[in-house]
Amino acid sequence: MTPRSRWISDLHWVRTGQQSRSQRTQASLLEAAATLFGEKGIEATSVADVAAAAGCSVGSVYHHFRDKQALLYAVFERMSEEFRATTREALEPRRWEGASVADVLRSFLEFSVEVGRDRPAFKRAGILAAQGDPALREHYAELRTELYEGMGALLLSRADEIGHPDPELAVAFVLDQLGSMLGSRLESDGVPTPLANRPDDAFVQEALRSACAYLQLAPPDETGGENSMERSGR
Amino acid sequence: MTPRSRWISDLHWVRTGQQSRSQRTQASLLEAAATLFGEKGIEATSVADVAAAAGCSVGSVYHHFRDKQALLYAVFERMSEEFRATTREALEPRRWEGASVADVLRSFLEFSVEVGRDRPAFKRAGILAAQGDPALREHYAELRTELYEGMGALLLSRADEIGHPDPELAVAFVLDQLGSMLGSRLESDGVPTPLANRPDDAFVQEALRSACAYLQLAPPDETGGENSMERSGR
DNA sequence: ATTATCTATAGATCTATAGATAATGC
DNA sequence: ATTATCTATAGATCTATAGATAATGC
Repeated sequence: MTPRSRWISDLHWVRTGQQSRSQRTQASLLEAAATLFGEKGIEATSVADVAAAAGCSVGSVYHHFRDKQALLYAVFERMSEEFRATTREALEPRRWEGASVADVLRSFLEFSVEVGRDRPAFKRAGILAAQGDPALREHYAELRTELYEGMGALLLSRADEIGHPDPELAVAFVLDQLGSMLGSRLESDGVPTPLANRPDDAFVQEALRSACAYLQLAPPDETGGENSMERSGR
Repeated sequence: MTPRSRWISDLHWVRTGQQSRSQRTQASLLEAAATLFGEKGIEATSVADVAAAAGCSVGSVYHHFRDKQALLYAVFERMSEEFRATTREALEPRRWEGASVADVLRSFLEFSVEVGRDRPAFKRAGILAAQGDPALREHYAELRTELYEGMGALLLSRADEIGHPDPELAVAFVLDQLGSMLGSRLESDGVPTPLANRPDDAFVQEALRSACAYLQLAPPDETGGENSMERSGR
């Protein structure tokens, strides 16, 4: 077992049912809560709303979860586990053998765009939970740090491709840049951004072009000695 | 008078007081509401909280504002007016006579970083209001569109400096990029981003370097004919 | 027998109003 | 006389619990 739940393993919010009926109810409660919290916000969602969406009574909610916060924590923990598992799978070193910086960045962009559109309400619920609760915020910070530090290490191990005079700064900048753009692109519901009406592949292409130009990547062919200050971009 | 309030001028939420005492109370209510809404969220802030923070009674709140939503709308409208006034001042054409693309971008970055740190709770209240209310969201979208279209036109009028093969796409991309990074940098409370611990001037410098490299800006000296595919960056 | 579910409701907020009291400015 | 403020409270939610009823699995 990974120690991924140590921060929370002694909190016993969830009464794990012993009947299969119970587990079904619990699963539908989690699903309903995640959806409603993500769509309407946490405070705007009443326990009665969750019960109705899950097709059970208010009393049942409290049979499975100590209180509303416990329900929220359970939603967060599920998002947290999926996030961390995805991060670890993505950062598996063997996956990236032979990949250039540009390869890594392109894969990261394409994967993020694709996976970002999956169950948006569920993810938004996790983010909202982290915003409102200090303990969850800290855990969410750890998740992000693991992703960004792992990506940073992956890219810095290819620093010889990078023409930018300060590769460490440059890698941090590129990750911040791509993360920010992906975040605003995925979270923008109705709020217009200059790129909102461009298709995903145009976005990926330009983001990659930008990152390569900024990092001053050496051309993929001549993998070798001198890191000239000229860069080759496209 | 500008037509800036036409969307809202017939909604008469605010009972404008006729005594100076009344106007003081109203101002402190707006200030308290903006702060609390931005810090704790709108639903988590009760009318009694606002009254207490403003140093008056609940009855007084309802004397000045029809209901809680009216208070929220008033907070939003104030943010909206300041946003629009700032945008129009910033886009004043005479301000940018003789400025290069890099000059415009640098000024935009420096100004945004500086002004973004001013009264964050107040701005966050406006954003939260826009998230929760369709009418306000649409108005907020108009504000952003005016800023981004204005900035886009400003940059595109200098398209001869831009080496990127599709200047229109490139300008939209750069604005999205800088806007996203500024947004995540300013809104990140406790949520770590790779650049969070770097000082503002390093951020501005790298963001500018990135934008210049991506746009393939011609060197500021040789303002002239051929737009070669080579770029000069730094 | 145990576990899960439901119904009904107590208690805590929170919004908004009614009516009384105080301050303002003509 | 008018306007602004306060106190007190009605009515609407919403959270959480108590106690009754139904389903499960040994």
